[in-house]
Amino acid sequence: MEYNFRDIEDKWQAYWAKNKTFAAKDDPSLPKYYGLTMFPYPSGAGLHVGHPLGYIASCIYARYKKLQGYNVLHPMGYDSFGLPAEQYAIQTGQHPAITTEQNIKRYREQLDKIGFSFDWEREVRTSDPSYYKWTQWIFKQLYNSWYNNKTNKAESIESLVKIFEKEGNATVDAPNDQKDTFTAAAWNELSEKAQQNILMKYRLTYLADSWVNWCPALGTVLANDEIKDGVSERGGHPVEQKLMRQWSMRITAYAERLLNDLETVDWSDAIKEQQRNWIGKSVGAEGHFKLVGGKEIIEVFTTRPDTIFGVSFMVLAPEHELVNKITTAEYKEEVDEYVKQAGLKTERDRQSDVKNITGQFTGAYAIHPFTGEKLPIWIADYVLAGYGTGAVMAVPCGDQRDWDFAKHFNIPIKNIFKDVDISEGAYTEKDAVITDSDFLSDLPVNKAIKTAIFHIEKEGIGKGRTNYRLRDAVFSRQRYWGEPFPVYYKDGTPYLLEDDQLPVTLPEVDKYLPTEDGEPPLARAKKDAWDVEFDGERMEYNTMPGWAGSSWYFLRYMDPHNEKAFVSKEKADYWNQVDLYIGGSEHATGHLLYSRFWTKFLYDMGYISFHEPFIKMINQGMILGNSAFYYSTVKIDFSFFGSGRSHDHNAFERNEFLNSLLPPIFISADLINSNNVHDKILNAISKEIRSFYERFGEQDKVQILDVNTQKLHMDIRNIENDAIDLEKVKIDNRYPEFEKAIIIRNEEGKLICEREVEKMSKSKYNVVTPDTDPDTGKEGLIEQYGADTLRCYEMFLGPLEQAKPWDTQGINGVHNFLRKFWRLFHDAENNFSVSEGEPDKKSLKTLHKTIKKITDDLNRFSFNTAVSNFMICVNELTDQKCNNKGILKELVVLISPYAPHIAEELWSKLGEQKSVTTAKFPEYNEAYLKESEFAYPVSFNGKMRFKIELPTDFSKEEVEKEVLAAEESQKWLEGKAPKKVIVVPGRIVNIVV
RNA sequence: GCGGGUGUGGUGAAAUUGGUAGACACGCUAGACUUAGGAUCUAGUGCCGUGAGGUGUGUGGGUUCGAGUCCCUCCACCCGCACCA
Repeated sequence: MEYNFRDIEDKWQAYWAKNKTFAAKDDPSLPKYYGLTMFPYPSGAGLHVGHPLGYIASCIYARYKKLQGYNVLHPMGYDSFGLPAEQYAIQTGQHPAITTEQNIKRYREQLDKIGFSFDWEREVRTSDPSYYKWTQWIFKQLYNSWYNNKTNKAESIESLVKIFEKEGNATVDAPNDQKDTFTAAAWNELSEKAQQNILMKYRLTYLADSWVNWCPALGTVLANDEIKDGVSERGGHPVEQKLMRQWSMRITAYAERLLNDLETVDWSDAIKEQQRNWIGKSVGAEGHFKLVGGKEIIEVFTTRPDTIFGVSFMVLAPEHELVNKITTAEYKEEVDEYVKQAGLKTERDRQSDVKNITGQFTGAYAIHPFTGEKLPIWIADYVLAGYGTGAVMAVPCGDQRDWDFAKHFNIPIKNIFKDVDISEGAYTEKDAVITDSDFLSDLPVNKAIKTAIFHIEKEGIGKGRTNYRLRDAVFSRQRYWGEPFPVYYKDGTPYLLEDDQLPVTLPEVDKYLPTEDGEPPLARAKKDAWDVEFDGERMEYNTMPGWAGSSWYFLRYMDPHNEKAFVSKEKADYWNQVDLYIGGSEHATGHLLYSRFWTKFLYDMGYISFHEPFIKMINQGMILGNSAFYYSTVKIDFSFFGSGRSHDHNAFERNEFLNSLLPPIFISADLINSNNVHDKILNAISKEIRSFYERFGEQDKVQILDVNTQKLHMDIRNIENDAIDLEKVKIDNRYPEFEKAIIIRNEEGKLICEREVEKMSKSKYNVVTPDTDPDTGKEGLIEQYGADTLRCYEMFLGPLEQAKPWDTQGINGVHNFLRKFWRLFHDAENNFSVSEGEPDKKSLKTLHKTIKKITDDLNRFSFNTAVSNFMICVNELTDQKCNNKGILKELVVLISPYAPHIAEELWSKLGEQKSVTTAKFPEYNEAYLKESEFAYPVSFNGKMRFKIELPTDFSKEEVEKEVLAAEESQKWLEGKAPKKVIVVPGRIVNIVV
């Protein structure tokens, strides 16, 4: 074999490991580059070809930066707490730590085969006690902090206590859940416990009764970002709202900063927009509506205070705390029933039920603060308890939902927009002029909003306010395989463990299931099963959510073995922000928001000196799998007719009987809609039909009316050119039905599958693994083509950010390129052979052109075009029969980030002693790129134009001179003076004649 | 409904500030060699046309000497959010 990638790759991977080639040194004198890819959850399925995509891009860029002289930090680790290992533990009893360890081992083997430049000295695992010690520690810091809106940062809780002691809480401006104000004197008289209860309402992580998303199937609560379309992201189980005592993170305190600082990071618009959406800032006002004949006050939030005179009713969320208090006796029964019904709905029902307008009048009325009008108070589940105040002032003329509601329940609609027709629907544009609205009349909407707020504040009935859709994040999970909280309870009050008691490690339990009383699995651990001493009745039984460990792992890489701190200040200052973060966009509202939040918090507390974790981010597109489906009959509808009988009253029975005789029938996908498929089936089941005749008599003739089929996944490893390999499938024990099945083949005698592009996943049987398949033992791409080919091919597939189906076919082209590259250095007998002397001009031009292109490609993260440009370069050098040592040496360095193994091999053959990673990335020389000067005419739409290739640095005058010279030399131009000459340096010159 | 994105051959895709559209690769066609292989090499390959030529970057329009690229219109697809007041 001329290019023996197997030996080469083994050799150099061993070399890198032995020499710790990619171990980053903390050397502040060097310019740093911190490249990071999102660390994986080590699942049991191992890596498929989609996983390494981002890692390869990250590796290429890290290697490029290293060649440019940067001190590169390119670490890797595992997000190793998580649900699948726990579910596996529940099924098998095997400790999740063992499963996780095994999975990591397999991941590591696979990763190593691809030749990544990861610094494994710095590996972190979120499930490692030496790591989650610091996750627990950060939790403690959050607990011991509050957010001061005046200084706009988090501060220690002691500073809040001091304010309380001196001034009470009236002057404190902080996000909190403390509704009532108190004086300093009142505070000082409170018991320790009462004080703690109040402080809990200010802490950045706090324990509170809150409405949470409860997923009964998973037996745990979930954060909003773990829910998609009203069902759990993992498993797709229904989710309901439940009031539970849970730990939460006060991420809402950071809403404004999380929003504004998006402008300081270089992320894709899509992700930024998703985060903006998620944060969901809306500016408006809150107002208080008094009750008719009651002292209660209904607080509402609106973005349209200008429509205050258009209010014709009020709506409360069914869960609103006032509902019980204000409902009149007359309506009590109906209201209770409505509240009950609303409570029964799952989140999904509620969402899919949007078009159904429901509601219930409470019998109570509110007073309009300006007109004194009586406004009926309704409850309806289109008002959400969790957003704003859980109550709205309904303005049917300006809000479609209010309009629909008013129409449905025959509530009068008042129009306050001048010259606007609202008979068909609400007018939601903000370009109208207000009318019939006292002091707001004749004002345009934007001015009316300001004026309305002014009056609302003046009258003391409310104030301007900003609301966010973002909710505080539930931080506890009723699970085993997660970080234990550093919290214990004494008399039902939570207390924190001391720093020197950390980490609290996960205790052993007999089962990984909840207890009979519905307590989380950790409740199974006896007090002495914990490795900490505590003065209380029990430890916290909840564990932290999956995103706890991943919210700060990028900091730990900087200083992974530090036992004194989560990261030292010096190292955090040096490595600083992640320069390039590569990962999937599915974390847009989860991980990426939480890690920004924690980074800002740690910045506020002075532990790090940057407040955004990731300067630039690229979201690699998903690699999709090409699933295969075969058609299987579910049921065949036969019709029977015999001699002298036109109608058969026993058809149903006969149909059932004949179907019961049939084995599974699989039909080639290309026949499904063909005319003769029924005949083919009849032919194929002649044996069964004979059995049928034995019972019902030969006089019946059988015809097929209809064939009901279903599509089933076929493992793509049993497929060859869209056809199922029947020999293979018969020995595949997952498809036992093929043993006895009737197969309706197409003209070529094949059973063709239908192909469809889907997400690559083990359950869809469409996975392509990069290395040898552990199930079948069949050679993988790396064994067939080598890691370098795989790396180049994954990049060649298309733009990194785009989702693309995997297609193995094209890999040959890339492999050929590497073989051609190899041949540049070797003679026909495969002996290393390069020429010393001066390179010729053409080859120099090819080289420098390529260096320029590749540098540009890398700088704009266009990894796919770079591979193409390598190919062009190697093709050209092959044509030029160039084997000049000087040229090839530069080319080797240039290619090394993409194909590091072959580059190392050639580099050493060229006589270099050290690894190619110590080389300098080549720079191009403009001088070699100078174009020869020539001009030729091109006919074009009746006009003529010159093409003149000129050096790019020519001035306007120089170009004009060249144009004149070219004109001179062109005979065809004789007698025709150019009408107009457009000159662009370095470009084509058009001359219109 | 709101927001974001994408539309270029049979396929993946190039075209960096507007400047010869389809580079590079897959696939396909024909041929060569051959110890018949899913190897290698040569030629061809946007579409229509034997040809000269015409035509062509989702649709329609505009700006320009010149538009895949800039502006407007519409269409299609993908992604995210969604009773958020």
